Amino acid sequence: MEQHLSLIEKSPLFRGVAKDDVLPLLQDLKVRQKNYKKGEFLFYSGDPVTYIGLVLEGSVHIIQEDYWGNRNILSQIPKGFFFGEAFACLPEAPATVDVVAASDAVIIQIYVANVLHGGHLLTPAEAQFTGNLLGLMAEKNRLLTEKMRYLTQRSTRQKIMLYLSNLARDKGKSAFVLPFNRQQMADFLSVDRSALSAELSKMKKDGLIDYHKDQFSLL
Amino acid sequence: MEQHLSLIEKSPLFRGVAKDDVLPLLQDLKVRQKNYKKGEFLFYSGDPVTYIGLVLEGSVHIIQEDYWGNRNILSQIPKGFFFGEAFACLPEAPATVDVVAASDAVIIQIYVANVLHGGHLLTPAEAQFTGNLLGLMAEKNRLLTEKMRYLTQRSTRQKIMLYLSNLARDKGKSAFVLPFNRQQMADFLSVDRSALSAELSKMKKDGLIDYHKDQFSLL
DNA sequence: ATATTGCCGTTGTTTTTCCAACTTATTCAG
DNA sequence: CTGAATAAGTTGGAAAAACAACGGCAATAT
Repeated sequence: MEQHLSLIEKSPLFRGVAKDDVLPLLQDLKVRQKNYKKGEFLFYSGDPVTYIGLVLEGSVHIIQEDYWGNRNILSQIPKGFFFGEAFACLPEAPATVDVVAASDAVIIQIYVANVLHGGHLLTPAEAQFTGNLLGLMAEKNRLLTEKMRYLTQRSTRQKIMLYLSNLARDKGKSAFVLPFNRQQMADFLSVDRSALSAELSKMKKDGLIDYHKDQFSLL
Repeated sequence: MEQHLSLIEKSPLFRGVAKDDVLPLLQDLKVRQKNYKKGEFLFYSGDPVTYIGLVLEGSVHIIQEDYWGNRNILSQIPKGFFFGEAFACLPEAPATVDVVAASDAVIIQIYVANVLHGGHLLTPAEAQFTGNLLGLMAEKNRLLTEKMRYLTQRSTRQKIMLYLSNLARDKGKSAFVLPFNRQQMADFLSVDRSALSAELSKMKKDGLIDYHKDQFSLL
């Protein structure tokens, strides 16, 4: 694990933890290193998962398979990123996805039970860690909620309007740069690219927006 | 506040906090009570919000307005429930919604900064509270992620298949009771009710599923 | 300068979904 | 039991979105 310590320290999970506190904290969190061969499963849907997985080498795939066997890659977790935090914080709830090594991979398992359900004092380092975790989950929550609002809009136009509205709100002005190309934006809003292009054109013609390439403004 | 103490204690935020620890914890969290008249705004999109709001009387609406002024009620928070937790855990990120009193309302503001960014020890009560918060956010996260998967499916049939798959997985068997009526299920999956009925029929005819009323089974 | 490539807009066609209206089934009250 | 009310299934036409194919444009390579 020692050769990966700098990567661990750089993870947002451990942000703000004093250098000297990191190793004791890792012990406290019962951190264990695991090595996996490409294609090996880290856990399956239905397993109780009580740790956060942090990828140190390689990458893993989060996978879901439906009742009829259709398999779906939900996300790829690269080196430096983590997964399973929602399951780890809900020990009574089993995993709802499979996780498989997309390449030979090294991860650490971070057991959070101690800092969550202890009923005892938390050291400053533990408090910092839980605070970090809370912030990360809050941020994920915010992103999910926002995206959900786009997806539940009934028409493509409404999805676009809400999305552009929020971009303008975030930037604080009605003119801004789109952070996606068209294909990425279409994927994000879960619509067809050409349909997106067409709808943007219509909205321009209708006087709702103006744009040129990735320069947008709301009217 | 005293007359509402039993409601506060019953909130999942304070689950597991020893009775004697509640009042000191509330002080610690700088809890303040506020009264609002119907229609009054608790905060606006763009405001920095550093507290969790817990509704003690009445109810509040979470509202979003887009750039062109279209207003949208995202959710209603009734007595006993809370809101704003994601903003409170991300002090640098301003609110992205408005909150307005749907009726005359009483709420308390729970300031979490102390237990999040202190860099100091946490008492058992504080630790319990942050643990609760983490669990609640994890659960919300899980639900959002799962729903998102349904919504990003391209066809109605795929939405249904994934949703039913997950129900069967949760129950542990291929036969189960649907927790929604058709209209609710359609709303949840963001599709038209009659289209949902029609697609269910087709799926039955195609031998994928069988059902009668809310009794479903996967084949 | 020319070819290649990737991104974006446009258009016509096909497919899917929505929508409205109606039928059938079920529940519940009197 | 009867009738009203609610929920679910069915159908046909309208609207929207997806899909496929193509052309323009700009950046980059040859």
